[in-house]
Amino acid sequence: MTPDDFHLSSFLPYRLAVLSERVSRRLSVEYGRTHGLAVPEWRVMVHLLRCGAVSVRDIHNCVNLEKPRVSRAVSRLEAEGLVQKTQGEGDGRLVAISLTDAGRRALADIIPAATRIEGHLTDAVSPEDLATFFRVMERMHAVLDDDPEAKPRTVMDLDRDAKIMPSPV
Amino acid sequence: MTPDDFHLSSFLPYRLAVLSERVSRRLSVEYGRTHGLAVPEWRVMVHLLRCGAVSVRDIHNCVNLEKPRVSRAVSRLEAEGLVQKTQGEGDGRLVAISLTDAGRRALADIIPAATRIEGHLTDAVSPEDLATFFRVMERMHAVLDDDPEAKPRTVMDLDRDAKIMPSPV
DNA sequence: CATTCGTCGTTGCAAAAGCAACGAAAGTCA
DNA sequence: TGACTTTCGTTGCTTTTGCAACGACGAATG
Repeated sequence: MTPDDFHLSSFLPYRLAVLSERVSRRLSVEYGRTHGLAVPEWRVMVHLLRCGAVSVRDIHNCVNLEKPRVSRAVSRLEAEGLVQKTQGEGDGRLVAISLTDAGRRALADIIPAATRIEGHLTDAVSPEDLATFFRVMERMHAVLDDDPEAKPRTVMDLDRDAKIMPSPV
Repeated sequence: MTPDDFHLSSFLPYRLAVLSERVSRRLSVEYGRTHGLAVPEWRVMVHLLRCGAVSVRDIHNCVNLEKPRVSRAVSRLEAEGLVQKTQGEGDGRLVAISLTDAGRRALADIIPAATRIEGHLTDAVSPEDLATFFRVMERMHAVLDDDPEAKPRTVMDLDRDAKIMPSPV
């Protein structure tokens, strides 16, 4: 391999990063402008919608956010009244985090917009191509799963329909 | 659309972000451990290898890094002797940034490793599927190109073989 | 020429990321 | 029960981002 004809713009990791960042940014324009959310908050809220009252650790295990990031995102969301924290019943360490009604209303507003943006992207390709696209992504994940140097995947990303480990909160 | 069955792990922007971050991280383990580089430094160096002596603005226009980020990355690289800054001849504002021999040696070391990692990922799928994969990415970019709310693409990403505007340095 | 405007690279600063470490609360095992 | 280990959530702290503004230089205009 001649290093001289190495093109950054043909390099898979770079291309993934560029597209991903562009998409994420476009999306956060949406929920940032309307509700002042950033990516971590968005992920937390969406996860809560699906999973009800869960702990920080659950969120961390599911949505690819470091624990401190979850903790701080929850604090911000709590300050804005979109989320509430309750002391867990059984285990005194656990915290039960759940959406407030305001949080649910915000999501009811954001999710359709997010879905619409996603739709713009996916509608531009045929269903077969899109299926191939996701299959390729999955294959790449599988390669990384076998690579000891790569960070492991979260449970949620591994098994898309994984029921949340009901951390007995 | 019922917001209740909105799955984060099936949401395209999320999936892109997760895969991209995982790949990037795996890669930066490589050049981080061996040469103490981070993503911005890596992008700058690779670009220099291709384009010789260029300005900060050129790099910024090509490799998807904000101008201040390029500036600081160059400073770090200069401090480590991998890159050198020369005052531009004609225009007193421009700075000519180019690789040093040490920089070239470092790249000669890193690029094969990077290519190998990329190979692990791409070898896991058939050439046809990979072609489809990239075609889909390109289609999504095209959608964003038509979206006034999305950030425009860099010249380099638009035209993969664009000659660098020879900012007369 | 003088003035205005646009561009280049850098810097400042507020916010966020990443990582380690902490106190508190369970769990474990003698 | 008491000492030890593990887990939970949070906090501190350093580095990095992101955005706006700045000074320096050139180009355009009168």
